[in-house]
Amino acid sequence: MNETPAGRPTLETVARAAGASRATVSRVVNGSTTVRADVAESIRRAIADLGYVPNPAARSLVTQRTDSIALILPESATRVFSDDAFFPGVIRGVGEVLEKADKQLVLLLASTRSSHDRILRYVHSRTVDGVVLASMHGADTLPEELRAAGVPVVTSGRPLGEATVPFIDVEHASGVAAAMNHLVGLGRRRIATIAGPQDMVAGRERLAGYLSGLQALPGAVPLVEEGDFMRQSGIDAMERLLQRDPGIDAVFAASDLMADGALRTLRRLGRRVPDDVAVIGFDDVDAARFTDPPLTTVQQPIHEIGTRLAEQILRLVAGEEVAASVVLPTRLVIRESA
Amino acid sequence: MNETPAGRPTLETVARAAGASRATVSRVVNGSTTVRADVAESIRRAIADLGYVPNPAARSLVTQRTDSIALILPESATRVFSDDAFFPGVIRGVGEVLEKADKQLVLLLASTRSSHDRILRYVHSRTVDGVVLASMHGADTLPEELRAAGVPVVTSGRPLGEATVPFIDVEHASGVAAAMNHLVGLGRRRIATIAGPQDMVAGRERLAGYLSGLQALPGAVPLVEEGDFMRQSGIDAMERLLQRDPGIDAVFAASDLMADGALRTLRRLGRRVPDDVAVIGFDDVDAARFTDPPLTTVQQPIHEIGTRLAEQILRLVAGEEVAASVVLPTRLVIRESA
DNA sequence: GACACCCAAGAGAGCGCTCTCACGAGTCGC
DNA sequence: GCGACTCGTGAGAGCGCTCTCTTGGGTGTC
Repeated sequence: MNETPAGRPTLETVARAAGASRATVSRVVNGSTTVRADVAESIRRAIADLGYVPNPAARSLVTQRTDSIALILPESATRVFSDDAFFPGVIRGVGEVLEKADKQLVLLLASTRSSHDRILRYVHSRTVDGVVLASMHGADTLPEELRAAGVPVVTSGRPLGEATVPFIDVEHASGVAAAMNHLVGLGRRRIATIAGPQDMVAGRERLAGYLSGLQALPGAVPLVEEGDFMRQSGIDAMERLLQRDPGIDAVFAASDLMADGALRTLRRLGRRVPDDVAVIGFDDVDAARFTDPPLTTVQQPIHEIGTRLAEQILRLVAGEEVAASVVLPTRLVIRESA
Repeated sequence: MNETPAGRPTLETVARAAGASRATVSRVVNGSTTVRADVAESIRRAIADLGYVPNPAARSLVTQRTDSIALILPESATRVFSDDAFFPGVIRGVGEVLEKADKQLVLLLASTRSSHDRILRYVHSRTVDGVVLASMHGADTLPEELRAAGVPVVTSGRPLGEATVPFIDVEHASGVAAAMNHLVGLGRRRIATIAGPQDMVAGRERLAGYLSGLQALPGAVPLVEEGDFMRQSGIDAMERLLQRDPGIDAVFAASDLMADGALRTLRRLGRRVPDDVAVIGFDDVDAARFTDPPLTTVQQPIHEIGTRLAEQILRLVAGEEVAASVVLPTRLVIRESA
């Protein structure tokens, strides 16, 4: 009914309605204390009456801030995305913290090769104050390029090469060590592993953990098959492992999904878990409680990875210093599969 | 090394370097054809040399466009988020289409009650050109409020009340009908259902589908237990169903996760699937291929829901008309559980 | 009572871009 | 050969905000 004559109200509109100047209204909007109480009150009323909301574009034009943070999920991440609770969990964690800080979350799904340049252009345009880069394959050049562009960056997972930007990671090694100790303590002697992709740090570190855990068993030979962290690859890898050595009595899988796959293959081939073969996974996704039998696994704090990423980037954006790395603990959750 | 004297290059900088006016450079940047070829060329070179990238804030200040679209995931969605492939799938679909259209995806996770106002304020500030609203509970007022704010909106899933904004949904009814027919055709006579939340349209329509499918069985009494679409609720609901009627010979679950839960309960209580009890789910998430036995389920095109949502919102933003609703087909995928 | 001082409030520039309008040079028609 | 047109280009206003600088009206001090 009451059609606004000239679109949305601006600072000017509010100022006129409240009988104040644009500058004073701006002070009230931004919470300055140097405004007399009664003036501030009448301005606030005018704002409410008119339904005034500041125009962020105009604001960032002058402040050079946008109050938004990009979360970049590279192709490898989005592929896993649909079958894994890891990235949804990280997104929730990041989103939660950013919401509290009143920052926006811009999602950049880098689905194709050409996305690289698109992302770089986007970041160069300063539409975001900072970037959270989720788990990349290998020696990705993106973090370094972003850093070079002068934008605050935090990555999830230690990069393969030298780390040039702050990162959040988890203690892969000690988690896997706990898993291996557990298996050895259970009396298992022929322990195989289903490793993750070796162009990802998580894949490599978990394999390294397996190999060093194996040293507790004099004379034990490594038995490794590689998967891609997803379920089907666990199913296949387990088959290959059993072909290579039918006497395997334990398996450490570098992800819960692959562990679940292994469980299926073992069941199909008549092996009892944990009696014949003990199985341990990594991640502790929700589904791990529901495998058959429930999965013993190395838990990593997925949600906390997200919150920490967000906290670090907010700190960087605010110009504060942050630790070059934060490594979160993992712990072995013992259920029934080992 | 070559430190730029005064920050990032602006249109003005480029104009001076190329010996043209700001207006002409703007024409080239925005692909106008009315610029002489050689002039355009030298401007393009200057842009490349200087590494010029337009400032989106300045641009949207005058164009009143932001080239970004918000995807709002209400609390109910984010809760399910970590255990379901639905929202990740939708996000991917939306992201894919938006990326091609060179639009940004802004994720709004409405985790708390107070988010409602925050979202409204955000949308009022016109930081996004349009809004995609994912699956809400009940008679949510948000779509209507957004529409009233004058922002293009598309929702996923038909709202409970009257639909005031365009939506994308799937054929719940015909999918469930196919499932029920299949069960009846298999000779099942005591068919129960694990329904979804009855404050969500998806939950209600699937229950309605079950009830009308039962009519093919004269004298059959409905046997309904409600879950929340997640796995644990399927486990629990199946227990209650068997307590109420140990002679159940088939179950239709309104989600794959709940179907998987039912499978576990059935196995634990010594029922063979599908011999004793046939089970059909709904969704066809990746995990459905890996349940034990592999799940017969009603497939809905998750990814396409995402792409359609994005296409519709782009159309609305461009000022085009769109259908009041798009209802995508579902189909029964027969595996081994029924 | 005059001077210094402080604090609230306003004036005005300017962030980087788009877009309308005006202008000058070239082209065409008769 | 002169008016009417077209077409590429430039000048300049203005989008809505922040922020510095300035101003004016108290208040305190001696």
